[in-house]
Amino acid sequence: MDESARLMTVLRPVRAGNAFEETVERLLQAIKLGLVAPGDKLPPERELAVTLGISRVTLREAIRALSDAGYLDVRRGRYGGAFVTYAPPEPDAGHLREAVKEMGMADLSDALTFRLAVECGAAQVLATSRPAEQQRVVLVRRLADVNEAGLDDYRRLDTAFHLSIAELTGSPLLATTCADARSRVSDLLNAIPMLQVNLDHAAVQHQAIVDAILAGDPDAARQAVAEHLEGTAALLRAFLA
Amino acid sequence: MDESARLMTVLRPVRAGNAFEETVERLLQAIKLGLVAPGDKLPPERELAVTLGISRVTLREAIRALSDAGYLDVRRGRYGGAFVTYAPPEPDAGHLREAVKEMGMADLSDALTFRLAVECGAAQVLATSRPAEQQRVVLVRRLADVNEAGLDDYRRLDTAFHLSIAELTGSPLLATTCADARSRVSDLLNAIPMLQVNLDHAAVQHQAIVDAILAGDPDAARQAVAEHLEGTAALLRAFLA
DNA sequence: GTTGATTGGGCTAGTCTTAGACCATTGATG
DNA sequence: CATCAATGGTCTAAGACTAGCCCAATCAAC
Repeated sequence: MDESARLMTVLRPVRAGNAFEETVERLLQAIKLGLVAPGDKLPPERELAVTLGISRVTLREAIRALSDAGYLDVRRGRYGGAFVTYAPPEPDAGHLREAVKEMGMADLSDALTFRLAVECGAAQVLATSRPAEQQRVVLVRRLADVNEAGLDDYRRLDTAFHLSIAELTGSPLLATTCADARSRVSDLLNAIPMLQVNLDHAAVQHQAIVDAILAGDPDAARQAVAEHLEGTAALLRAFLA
Repeated sequence: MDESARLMTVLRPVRAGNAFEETVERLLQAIKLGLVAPGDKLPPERELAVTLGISRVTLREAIRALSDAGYLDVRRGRYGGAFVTYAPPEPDAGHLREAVKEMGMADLSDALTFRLAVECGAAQVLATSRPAEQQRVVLVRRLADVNEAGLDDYRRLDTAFHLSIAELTGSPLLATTCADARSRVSDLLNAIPMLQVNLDHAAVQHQAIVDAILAGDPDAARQAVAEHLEGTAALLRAFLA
């Protein structure tokens, strides 16, 4: 933790890869987080290229790669587009160990710590801010969505619920950061089997989070989120052992 | 908060600017956060270019721009290098209003919320992790550094103290994020006059943060950080009014 | 002094990326 | 069945960026 180590915090690579690679990563994030639901399509190329601040050529290369990898189905002509075909793989311990091995234990620990910090921070902020009625309705709606979800939609709606908390703070930076944190562990979470016991447990914890936020109790919100995420992390570890 | 709004969380520009602009921004961050202290020099160009993952040509353009802007003094030959000459401007309400006007009230609010969330999250995580003796020593050392600092070094050592909390969690992602959050408000904080009353108040709050972390009390840590940052934000608002 | 290691300064050829124009396909609509 | 708007597919010229090389300056050590 000397001075030179601290420097590395800021003097890291300016770019995570070339434009093509970064674009693939970003689209994959939107797909895997379920922000574009299976069957839906991405915005038109011309529009998306502007949104992402890249050229159409580069965007098309990225879409082509994702299409080849089976994440997208691209169709020409009016009413065509790049349709999401991705469905998370079936939960499986083999996938999980593979994914963990690929990212490394250090990065896994980093990602879990990061997610814990930013999601707790978001919940705390939202609880402190005493959200308006409209925001409360959204939060309750997202919770109900998860509880009513079938197994096919559960992960996607769970993600939506978690991200809603950060979005409702009104801070785009915080929302973006929470989305980033979640996407770093999403493949791992997908590898955990969805047992009814665990879903029930999660539902109770989700409820506690919402209750604390609606009650304007930042400490209770922090604790509820921490407990929920620690629980998920424990499941991960157990499934890894 | 409909689906398309949520998409914007992820489908934002892939790159914040060209390589030159992003490099300037990154170096400016290291300088303004005091990670390279005034009088110290940046790593040699060849080394730094590799660290930042860019070509030496681009790095040199960035260094040239910062040199022209008065942040760096570049000297050739052995024992030469790019020496930091930056000193934060004198606190001044005019500077502050200018800076706020430049970034916009929405972005300011975003940045303050973001910082509150991630720094509280980091403190909570560190308190939960029951840091080892070595880490405790570092934390206490940083706190002492701030308390012993003269007015010239205060801001730099205050920054170092705050960032140490995130660094000590052992999560590079979290450390990077806290550094980013701090740098988004550093110009504004620099515009606040350093009155003894405020420094004394900050010292008490810093002590409370360290005590809570060393006691392994995440709720107390969260509260102490929240109180400290809210206090700073209040000073900002008061100085703006 | 002379030397040599270290550092910034500068050039070139090649690759990545972009902007913009134009072509090809699709399918709802009249 | 002809039309046409929306969308993906393709090409080109210009600019951004890189890797690698060599030059110039500085100064501690001998």
